[in-house]
Amino acid sequence: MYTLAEENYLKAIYKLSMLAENVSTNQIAAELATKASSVTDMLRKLAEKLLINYTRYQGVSLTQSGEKVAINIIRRHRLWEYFLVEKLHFKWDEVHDMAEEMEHISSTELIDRLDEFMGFPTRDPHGDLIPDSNGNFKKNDLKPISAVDVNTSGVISGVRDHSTAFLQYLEKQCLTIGKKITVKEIISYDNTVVLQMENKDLQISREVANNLLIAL
Amino acid sequence: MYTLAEENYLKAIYKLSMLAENVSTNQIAAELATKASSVTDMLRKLAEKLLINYTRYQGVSLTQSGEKVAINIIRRHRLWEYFLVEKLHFKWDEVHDMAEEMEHISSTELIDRLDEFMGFPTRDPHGDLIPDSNGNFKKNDLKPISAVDVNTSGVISGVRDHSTAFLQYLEKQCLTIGKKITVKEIISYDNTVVLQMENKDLQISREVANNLLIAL
DNA sequence: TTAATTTTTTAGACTCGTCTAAAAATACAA
DNA sequence: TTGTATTTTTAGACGAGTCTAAAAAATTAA
Repeated sequence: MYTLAEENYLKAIYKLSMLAENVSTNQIAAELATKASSVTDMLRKLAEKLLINYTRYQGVSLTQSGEKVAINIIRRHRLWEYFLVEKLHFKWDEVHDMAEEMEHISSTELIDRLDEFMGFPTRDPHGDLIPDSNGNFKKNDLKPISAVDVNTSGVISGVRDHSTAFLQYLEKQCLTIGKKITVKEIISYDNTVVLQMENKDLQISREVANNLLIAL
Repeated sequence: MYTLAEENYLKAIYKLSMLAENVSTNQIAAELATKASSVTDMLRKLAEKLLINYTRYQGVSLTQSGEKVAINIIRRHRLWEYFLVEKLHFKWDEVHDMAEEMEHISSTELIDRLDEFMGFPTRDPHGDLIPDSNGNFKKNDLKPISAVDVNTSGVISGVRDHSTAFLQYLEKQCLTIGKKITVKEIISYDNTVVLQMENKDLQISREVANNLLIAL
């Protein structure tokens, strides 16, 4: 249906759309580790196929059909991640690259049966919501730790940075999905956050607090 | 590691090597539904990478490293077919195209874990042997029904034609893997083969007999 | 053994997705 | 508001993989 490159562009645009309505050429180039000129070429093609709204120099947004395709790719990615962790026992920091390949397997029937086989999971191993077969998924109500008040408690439920380095750091600190934490203090000097977890105190940097999401 | 096209060429050459030592440009073109000129171009590239033995106008054979790659692709293909049928409950005539895509997922670790998850199966849903993680697989001792004598009995164990049409025909006739049959007669006029299966007689054409394999 | 046929290779061109370098548009700052 | 910096687009090229048309080699037949 769509080429590998097209799917990757749509996914990138979708992801960047979370942060701002309109996505710029340079943002996409950075996300996909390519050059702005390559992005411009592809945007022209995607616009021609009515997958994005694009006017020169004005940035892009997904059309409804473009969003549908993007959500579908995300569904595939997250279901495969769930499979890799739950059935093949990979660790959560090992599965991203594999799922990145697997998400391009095209059969819808395959994905729906995989979904059923695993019992229709609602979140992937990183806490991200898995869209259902109609592309619906509830709004994610998770907040970065850096955005909650002192003395707030919550359950670690997701990450914003999916890099292996970050995930391995979390693993090492036992900051994994499902753990209950309380924000004890925010040190004003450098915004270090002091957490309480299982009666132990733990300090995390502002950056980590920004990328670690909790459900209240 | 290797491109999609390279992998498909190696797989095709491997398959054709079953029938004759040296594989011709035209045979490969037919197998991959492409043109002889495209094949020549690719053969040059594969030879440069030492994956095939190739001299102009003389046909090709796989080198040891080419064969290793090909067997690996086949291992991946057959394991995914097994997964699709055994875990996701697809029918044996539905899985080929999906597995054709999935076989290009590159992680070796993934395939080995999939293998383990399914309990190290030795044959795929069409009766074909699945190579182990070292690329070893026992010689297939199956014979086409057309090659056995009258009054021979055996168990249907594989096919040479993997097309949906052929598999659906077999399904309809109940000629599926595991069924015990006896060759009762070969009608000399057109080489129609008369089989006995579960006390019923059944006639199959020469062509079907050629493509249906039994273990004696 | 020469001629006809088939197979294979070469030559040149096309699409996809990418790149570099340069030009054009936009945004920002004095 | 005018000039500078940044962002984005254009122009032209390249590699991968494919194609058609034509040439070269190999095979088959007379």
